[in-house]
Amino acid sequence: MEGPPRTGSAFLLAQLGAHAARRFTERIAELDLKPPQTGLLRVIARRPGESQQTLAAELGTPPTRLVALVDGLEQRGLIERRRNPQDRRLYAVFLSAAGKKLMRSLAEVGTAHEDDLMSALSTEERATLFDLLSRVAEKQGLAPGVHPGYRGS
Amino acid sequence: MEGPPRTGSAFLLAQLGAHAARRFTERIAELDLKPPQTGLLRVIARRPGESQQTLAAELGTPPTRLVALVDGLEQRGLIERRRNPQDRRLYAVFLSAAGKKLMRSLAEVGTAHEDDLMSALSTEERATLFDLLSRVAEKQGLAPGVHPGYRGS
DNA sequence: TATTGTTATACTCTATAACTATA
DNA sequence: TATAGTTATAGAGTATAACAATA
Repeated sequence: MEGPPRTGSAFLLAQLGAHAARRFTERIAELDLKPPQTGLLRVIARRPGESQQTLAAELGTPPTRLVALVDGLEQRGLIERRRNPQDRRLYAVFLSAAGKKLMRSLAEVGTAHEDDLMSALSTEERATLFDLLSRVAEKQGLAPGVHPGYRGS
Repeated sequence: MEGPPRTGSAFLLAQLGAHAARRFTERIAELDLKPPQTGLLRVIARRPGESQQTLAAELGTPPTRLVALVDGLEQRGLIERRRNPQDRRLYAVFLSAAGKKLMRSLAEVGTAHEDDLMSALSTEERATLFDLLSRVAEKQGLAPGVHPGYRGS
């Protein structure tokens, strides 16, 4: 009785998930991005022209948070705010050309991250792991591509 | 080209890890515990009588953080500080009887948590997943039982 | 002097509430 | 009045630096 093993899959998942998120945070720091910024860029890339309210709902974050987030990315010229002519209260948010270029760098970072993280496994084993994780995620009701917890890494 | 799928295993791991940590946080709230407290209790259970400096190093957290953490658990009667007679600068930290009892409740919570999280998989699939995750964790240099990120859930 | 534990401080991140401008 | 966006404020969590007691 020298302390429980305490390494179920649930614990391993939390441990590996935190590790993966931390490594990814380090990698995107080279692009001068933080996880919430990355998450916002991804949502804008997927649904260009949405209002900030819609983006906030999509990210599961309070609308007030988006203001500073959008401000920062806009000042760096990565995204653009355009007024909606039909309803001038709304902004429509788009990626700029520089933003689209950054998204390509981000995709490369993601690939390198995936390869490094899965380096312990063969191609076949990676497919098995992906299948098992997908089923667990679906059963837990997790929406594909959304990240509750660290919003946006 | 309507947005990348963006669901590699690395992303799934981060997503599921955050989910697992969040669910576990909810469960231990019923025991009036927060993740860092749980992590500290686990370390003390595994290595009773260590100094706060040693516990801090074990958790990978600054020693200053432990003070308030130990204070809170001591005031609830879950752990005990005893001066080390050989070196009166040091405290030796132990679980109280109430603390040991709480650890048993915590073990039950952990089992329920594991069962719920793995409910999508058969017994055999759970073993496969555990094996794959263990190998990924080992290759990534993660110490068994330690939790970088959320320290102590 | 070096080390353990402590206190005080500041910084980051995030959420809540109040304000403006448009509708 | 209702809604989009904004600003201001406050709270939690955490890290850094200075301090007292003991060695």
